[in-house]
Amino acid sequence: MSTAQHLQELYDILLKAYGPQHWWPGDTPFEVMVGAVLTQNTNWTNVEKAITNLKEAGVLTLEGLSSLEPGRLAGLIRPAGYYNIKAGRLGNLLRMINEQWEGDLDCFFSQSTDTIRKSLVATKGIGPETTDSIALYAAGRPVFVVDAYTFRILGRHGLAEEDMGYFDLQELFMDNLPPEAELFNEFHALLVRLGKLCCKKTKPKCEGCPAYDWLPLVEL
DNA sequence: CACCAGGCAAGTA
DNA sequence: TACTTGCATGGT
Repeated sequence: MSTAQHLQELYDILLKAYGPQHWWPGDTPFEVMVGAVLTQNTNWTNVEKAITNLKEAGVLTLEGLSSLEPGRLAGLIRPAGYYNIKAGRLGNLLRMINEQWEGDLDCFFSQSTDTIRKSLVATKGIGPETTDSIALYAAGRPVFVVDAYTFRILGRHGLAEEDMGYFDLQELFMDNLPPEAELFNEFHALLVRLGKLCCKKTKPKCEGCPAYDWLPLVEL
């Protein structure tokens, strides 16, 4: 079986098992973008608390966050962890949009996919995954997002080599799937769902895992 | 108590 | 270039 067939089969199994995930959890593109930074190496439930704080303070807008004192922003996002680091990273991101795109998020997101990704990844604190999460889930571009779950799941099923980097794994998906934002959106969300339920770091398999009988697990 | 979670950058050799 | 470490809260 080809890699393309394997990926399509995995997608079909996960979609059938879990159904559409309706990602990204967030009301606006701006909220999605902020969430992408806050969720770096952090449980989403903690991010939700931080987002709630920002909403209740009435500052979850480009102008609102941009005019906050850095210390106040850090305090509001405290539940998301790494709050000092993330306050700085959000500040860098907002400054990039304000300075390069005149504070017009719609304008920024209407640029070419390449321009969007290059501007994001050039911002200190915005790496490959955060960049692609924003490109896909906030700007709606057909970019496949790779995360820790993606590495773990594909590695354990023998579809990814040990020494593959972020872009190697991203190419594996993008070279073998039709370049559709809706497909990439759903596939990544389903991989995260699978990862949370059945592919934990310390627990490679679990009862009822929909992918367990699909391809053999390697090295456990 | 230990370990983990939808990363990233800076430091070290 | 290739590891290692710091950043931090909240849930299991």
